[in-house]
Amino acid sequence: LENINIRTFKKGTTLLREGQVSTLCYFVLQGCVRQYYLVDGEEKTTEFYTVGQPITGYEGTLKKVPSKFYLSCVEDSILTVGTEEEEKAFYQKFPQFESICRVAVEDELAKNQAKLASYIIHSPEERYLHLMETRPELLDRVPQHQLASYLGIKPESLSRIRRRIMDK
Amino acid sequence: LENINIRTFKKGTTLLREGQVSTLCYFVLQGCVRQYYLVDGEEKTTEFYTVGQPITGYEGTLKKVPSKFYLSCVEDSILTVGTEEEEKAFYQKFPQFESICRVAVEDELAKNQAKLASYIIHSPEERYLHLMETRPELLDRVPQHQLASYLGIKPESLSRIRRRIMDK
DNA sequence: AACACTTCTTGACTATAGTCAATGAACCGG
DNA sequence: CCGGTTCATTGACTATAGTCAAGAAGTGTT
Repeated sequence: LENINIRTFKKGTTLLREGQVSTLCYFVLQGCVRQYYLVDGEEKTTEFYTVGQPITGYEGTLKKVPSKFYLSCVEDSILTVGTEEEEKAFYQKFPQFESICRVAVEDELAKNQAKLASYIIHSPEERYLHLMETRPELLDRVPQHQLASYLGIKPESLSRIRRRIMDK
Repeated sequence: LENINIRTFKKGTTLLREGQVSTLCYFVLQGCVRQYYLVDGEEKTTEFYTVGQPITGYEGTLKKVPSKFYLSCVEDSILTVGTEEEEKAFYQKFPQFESICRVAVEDELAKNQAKLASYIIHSPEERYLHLMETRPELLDRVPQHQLASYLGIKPESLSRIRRRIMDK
């Protein structure tokens, strides 16, 4: 536990590029990391990782496949950085740790499933209201056009949704 | 491996109700199981599980929390049924199995993340076209209004999307 | 075969999101 | 402090999805 690799990254740092093969995994201690896809030259944000969230479970860590998305720091951020080898070594040293991890990953999966379901069920406006309730800090910390793509809409539409809500 | 519990379920059978606490997990050998939420009296389909897919990783299996969704058989289905106790016993008997499961769950998580991303990125029409490519069987096997809610739209809209595509 | 029931389609209309263009505000970097 | 860039808002217009209502086609049951 003593030799965990903790690093700080400047705002704007790209941790992972499309096409790059990475076996690293991170854990956010401070700051904010954004996951996005580049589609027709447009950035499509699909996740914001903030304090306490693991950045893991994606394809690359398992299959050594080129990444389809980018990871980049929205703010100056402090992250733990783990390699695949460290992980394996750790599992061998402490077998119970793999058990803990399995449960943690199952928990992540459950959250992710619920998130997908919530996305299918709700309208963009409802999604925005939901975000206001569950992650209000994000609204201040993240540029609005990134939030918009995270909600699956264009910046202009988010702007109008905000006005609609204000007017009520 | 010899005492796996395999059961068949009739079309329409409800495996799990909202509010019910379940620690069971399933694996689809044949047929199709649908996951859906009941929102304002309306069924919102969020997943179709078909052959080879595990029905697991949801909140209930971990935390013994009442389920927020339903699981029901779209067709006559053959499933393996596992209890939490069996799972634990199995892990103790064969510790490597937990390792295999951890990787499998990570894989499920990666798939689920990609799915959420794909949902955020694409329009309903694109999502329908994508479904035609990746799971064409579903289009025949599942009633259209269930497909519609799975795509996040109303049945009328799906009907119009289909016509738009035909006309081209 | 007749019936009820569900599902799918269509039409007319409304609401919301997308697009394109313009403006003003905020934010660097020199 | 200036000038350029990025970002957010607004307007006008288009495209697509939602809503409500009607009807047609299909399904299953008796």
